[in-house]
Amino acid sequence: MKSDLDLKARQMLKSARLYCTAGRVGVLKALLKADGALRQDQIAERLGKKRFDKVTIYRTLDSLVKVGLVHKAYIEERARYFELAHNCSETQCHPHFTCRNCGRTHCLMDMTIPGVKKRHKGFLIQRQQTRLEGLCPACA
Amino acid sequence: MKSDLDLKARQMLKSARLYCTAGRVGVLKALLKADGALRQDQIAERLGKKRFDKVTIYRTLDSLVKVGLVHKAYIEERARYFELAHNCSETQCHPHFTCRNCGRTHCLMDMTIPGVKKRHKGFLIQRQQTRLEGLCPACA
DNA sequence: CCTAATTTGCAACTAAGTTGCAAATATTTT
DNA sequence: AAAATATTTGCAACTTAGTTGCAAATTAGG
Repeated sequence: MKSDLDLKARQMLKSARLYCTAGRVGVLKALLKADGALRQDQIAERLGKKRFDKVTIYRTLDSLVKVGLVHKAYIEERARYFELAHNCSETQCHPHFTCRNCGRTHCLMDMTIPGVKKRHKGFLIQRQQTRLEGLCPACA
Repeated sequence: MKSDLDLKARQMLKSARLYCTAGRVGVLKALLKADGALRQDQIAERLGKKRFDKVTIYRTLDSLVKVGLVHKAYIEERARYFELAHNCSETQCHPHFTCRNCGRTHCLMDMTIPGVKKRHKGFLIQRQQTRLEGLCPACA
C-alpha cells in the first residue's frame, strides 16, 4: 500500500539525501497530512500502530530541519512544534496566530507580511518569522 | 539604601496594584538594569545574596506579565526569556535577532517593523512579534 | 548478498517549570 | 499601632519535554 503520499515522502527524503526509513517516511507523511504544526507527541499519535520511540521522532525531526524540509514553528509554548517548510519562502515563513481568548494557535498560510529591510546596523537579516496575537474568528 | 532604581521599581509595582515585596522589587530591578531579556536563572544570579526560590521568581514573573510590566520574549530556546515591556508599543514588540553562526540573540530595540493589517479573514490582530535570523555584526 | 554507513530503541538522565500547602509578609481596618 | 485579612514565599515533591550513550537493527551501494 504505497499511496501517493508515501511516494511523495520517499521522494522528498531521497532528494534530501536522507536514508529512507519507515520512521522518516511516517513522520514526513504525518506532517504532509497535517494542516499545521505538530508536536512530537502528536506525530507519535498519528503514527498509530507503527510505534516509534520518541527519541527516534526527535532525531528524525532534527534531520528534517537540518535539510530544510521542515521548520520549527514560532509558537510560544512549552513544547516545540514542527511543520513542513512549504508556504515558506527563503526569507519568510507564514505567520502563526494565537487567540487571546481561547488560546488556540492557527497558521495563516495565505497572509502576507511586509518584509523587513535586509540590513540593520551591521546585522545581516536573512529570514523573519512573525507571531500574531488577538481574537480568532470564533472568539471575536 | 533606596536607590533611584529601587524607587522606580516600587512605583511600578504600586501603580500595577501588586504587593510590593522584596522579591518583586528585586526581579523588576534586575530587568530594569538588564539591556535585554533574561531567564529565571539569570535573574536569580543577579539577585545575588538575597536569594529567592526559583518558584518565587517564576511566580513573580507571571504576575509582572499579567499586569503588562513584563513580556515574554519570543526567542526559540529551551528556556523562557522575560523582558521589560518598554520599547514595546501596544501593537508590537521590538524584534529579536538570532545569529545563525554564533547563536547569540540580540534585541533590536531601534528597528522598526512594518505593522501588519488589523484584520485577516475573521481574525482580529492586536499584536505582532517578529523574530529575525541571519548574521550578527561580529559574524557577518 | 556483503560491507560500511546510518538509524533505531532502550534506559537512564537533565533541564525547565509547576503544584500544594503551611509559614511568612504585606496591606487594610479598626 | 495592633488586629484582621489578603497575598506571597519557600520547600519538597513532581511533571513534562527533550537529550545522551550505546548495542542492535536497518539501509544504501558495490
